[in-house]
Amino acid sequence: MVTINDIAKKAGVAKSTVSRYLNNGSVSLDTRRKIEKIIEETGYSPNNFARSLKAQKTNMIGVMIPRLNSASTNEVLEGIDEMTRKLGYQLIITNSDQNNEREYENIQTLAKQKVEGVIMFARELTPTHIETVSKTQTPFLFIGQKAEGIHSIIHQDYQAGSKIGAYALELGHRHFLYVGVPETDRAVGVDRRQGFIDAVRPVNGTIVEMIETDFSRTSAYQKALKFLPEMEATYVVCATDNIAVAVLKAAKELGYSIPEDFSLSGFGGYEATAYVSPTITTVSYPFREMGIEAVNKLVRLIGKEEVPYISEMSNELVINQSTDFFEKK
Amino acid sequence: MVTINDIAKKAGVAKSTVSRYLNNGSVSLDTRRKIEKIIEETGYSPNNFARSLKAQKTNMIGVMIPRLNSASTNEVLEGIDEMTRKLGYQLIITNSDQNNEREYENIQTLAKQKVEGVIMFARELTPTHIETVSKTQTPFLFIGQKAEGIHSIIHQDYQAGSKIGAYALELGHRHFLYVGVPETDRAVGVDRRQGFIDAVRPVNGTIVEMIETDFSRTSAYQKALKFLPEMEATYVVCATDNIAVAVLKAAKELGYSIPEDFSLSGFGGYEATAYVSPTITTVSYPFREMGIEAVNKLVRLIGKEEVPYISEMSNELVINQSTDFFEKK
DNA sequence: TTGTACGCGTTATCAA
DNA sequence: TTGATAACGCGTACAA
Repeated sequence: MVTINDIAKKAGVAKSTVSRYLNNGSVSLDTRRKIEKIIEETGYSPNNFARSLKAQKTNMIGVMIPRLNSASTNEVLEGIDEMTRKLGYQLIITNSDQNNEREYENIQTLAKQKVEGVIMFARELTPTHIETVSKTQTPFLFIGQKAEGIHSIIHQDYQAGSKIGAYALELGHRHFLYVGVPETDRAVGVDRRQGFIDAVRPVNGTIVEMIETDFSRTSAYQKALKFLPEMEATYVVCATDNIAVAVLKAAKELGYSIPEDFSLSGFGGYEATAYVSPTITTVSYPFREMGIEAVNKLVRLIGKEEVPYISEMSNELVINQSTDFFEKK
Repeated sequence: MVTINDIAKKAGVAKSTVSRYLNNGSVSLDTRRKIEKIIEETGYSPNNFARSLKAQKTNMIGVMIPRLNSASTNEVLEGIDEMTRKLGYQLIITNSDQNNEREYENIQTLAKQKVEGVIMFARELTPTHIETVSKTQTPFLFIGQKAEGIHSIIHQDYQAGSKIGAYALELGHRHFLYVGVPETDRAVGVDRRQGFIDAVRPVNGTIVEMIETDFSRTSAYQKALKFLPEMEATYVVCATDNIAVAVLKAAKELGYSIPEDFSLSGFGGYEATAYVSPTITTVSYPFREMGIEAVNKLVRLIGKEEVPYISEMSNELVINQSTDFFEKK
């Protein structure tokens, strides 16, 4: 490997001069030219580890994601990527495969790597998560869930649920099936659902039945094959777009027409909802913007600035073909 | 920050002893206990940069991807992630947004980061790519495209094209529309298509028309809205599953029935093909296995082992609902 | 403007 | 088994 010393010798100057050339720049034109030439010839590039060691700065930001094949995660990642690139940070991405143990590990791994800050896509948050994070000195930012004493950016999940609730009522529906996910994911499993329930409950005679599945399409598909034939609801609220897409597939295979036989909606606003037929009504979340916002917030955290603990991202009802008036039936 | 020196002082030993404790382990039980305790108390963890500096090893592998929201890329990434984790490597992922300039940059950035090796998802390969890679001393592995003098793992794209061709002929189709992507992507834009053409051409009276689009669903959708009404082909071969999904959407909106009005197929085997209706015939690629294989190969490259320059991954025809006999029309 | 000398946190060598 | 010391590549006072 070619080092700053080699350059210095070949150029006939001290290595500190080369260092100055690389950083500040207080170097005479003559030596500057010499150094430039040698560096060009040798293809020298400074060793980042030595730099980091000296500067106590790594210029790296860690990102923890629960899985790689998630549409929403990837959109947020795009925002993060865009922003970190602009600010000159390198990204270290670790995947936990939706496994808590791995998440604990990764928190520590990233801290050891001395990343300057971490953005963590939170799913289920356990006390161990909080504890592990608190032990590190690294600035942490949670995405998707809030936790006492840790900064976070979340979606307005409760409001999203309300929007679907209000919209479904407007269409005249009174009998609902809510296809949810486990409550361990507070934002999606609890808040989103509660927003919906609170929106429809005030109206007399509404019924909300519930079924629980997980975030995978296959599980939702399997369950839907079973519950759809026995269902009496006229509107199926799915906790995510993926679930909605899976239910739609099952419904078609069972011979149902949507929205004629029942209405269907999801949450998220994934591209997939637009490429199935009927297109699926959903609540669109600003994932990319969330990523950008996350980096901004984390950077301010790194800079020891005062930052509000919780930021919320708003969302928007998107009406598509999968929902219709109750009366039409 | 707490360093090895702090530990040594508090434990009343030399830092070299602590270092030995951390690595080899030739330490008496007594001092071992002392050191253990202090480390526990202080929450000390070794500084990786100092380690890397000394060991000239970073334990990092770089991955270059063209975009974040690609189903196939993410599946390969899963395999890479699984394998690197097993082997104890950290992953640095850089995204180029399908931009050549950024790819050149990223190649150098990763080399500067002194990653031990790089896996690059190649799309379009320019002479500058090859040159930039060659200049770095870092072991490189291309995924998806081959290039003179650089190791790579590729799909059997030509064979995949042949399979679709043979299958379509079997169904009795003779008039085809091939919806392709630019030739700058040799594997997908050229080989895959050529495999198809060479398979159907020997039969008398076959016609292959061609249209070009890009990898995004939206472009394909827009184009399909135009070309479908004028089309005379009875079988539409799409260069990727995403394109197929987009064409399907357009077809439905225009009132066509698939496969009654025409047959349709893609390449890749993405989950999406199973969640639209009709489900789409495709060629399934072993993405995850490719990622695993890539890491294995790269690691051997890093270890200066002799490795064949090109590895090929096979694939498999998956017949779904979107294709049917010509006669049925 | 330039060079000397030291320190960042770690590991490896060599004596003791 | 232990400890002193040098070295990894770089940046930076400080002096020249």
